[in-house]
Amino acid sequence: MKNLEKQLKQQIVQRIFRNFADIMILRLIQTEPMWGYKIKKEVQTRFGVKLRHGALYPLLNTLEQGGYIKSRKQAKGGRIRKIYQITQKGATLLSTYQKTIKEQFQ
Amino acid sequence: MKNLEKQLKQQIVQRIFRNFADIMILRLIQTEPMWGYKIKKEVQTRFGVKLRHGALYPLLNTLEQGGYIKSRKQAKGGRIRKIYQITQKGATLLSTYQKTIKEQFQ
DNA sequence: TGAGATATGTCTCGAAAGAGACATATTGTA
DNA sequence: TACAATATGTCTCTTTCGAGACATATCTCA
Repeated sequence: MKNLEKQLKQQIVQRIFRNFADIMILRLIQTEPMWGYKIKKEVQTRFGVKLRHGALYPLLNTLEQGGYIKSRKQAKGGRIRKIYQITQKGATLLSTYQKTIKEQFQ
Repeated sequence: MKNLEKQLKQQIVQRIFRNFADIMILRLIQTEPMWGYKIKKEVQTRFGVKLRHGALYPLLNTLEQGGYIKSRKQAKGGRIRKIYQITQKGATLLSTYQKTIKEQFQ
């Protein structure tokens, strides 16, 4: 694959995260429960996209209030992690998004 | 398909158009060259999404300036239509988007 | 002839989003 | 012990985006 195409793909992935961060997070969490900081790091290494934590944490709280994810607190030493996992409602939403987006972009 | 799911799908399509209007327009134009007003009407009937002409025309001009589409003027009576068709550059962009989005949402 | 549809464009105002600082506490490591 | 990393959260300022008005001209049909 050409270098230019790689760059373009990177830009597209970035745009997807900017506009569908909630859905991309649901997708990440579905494969494995995670806490905010881990999500930030994973997205950076896997997708090359930098999520601002100032945007991420409020988004996670919104998703939880909406019932799409739920958290349990895990004390790792003296630090507290809020580990999020996807709910049935979240999984349904994600699946509908995946179906619809594939339909629209085929 | 349940009514609720239909509603949700409609919301998703709306969100796609809000965030990827340029790409959806490229996709429309690729199947058939069109002018702005036709695009607006087609999107309304085919997708149930209302595009504001106050957003659409500037977007079409931006896409043309970027070299993704090109226009020819057609006089229909005394009215002038700017008929847009996709360029090679536009088709390449569209195809990369389709590939990348399918990858990300599978 | 007047109203609604066709056709393209700009402009303004308020809302939402983005960048990045401010804030705090712990843990690991050099 | 000091600095970087881990961990979560809020807040402000700027920029961007969206809704809808303003603007103009033609065409069609009742």
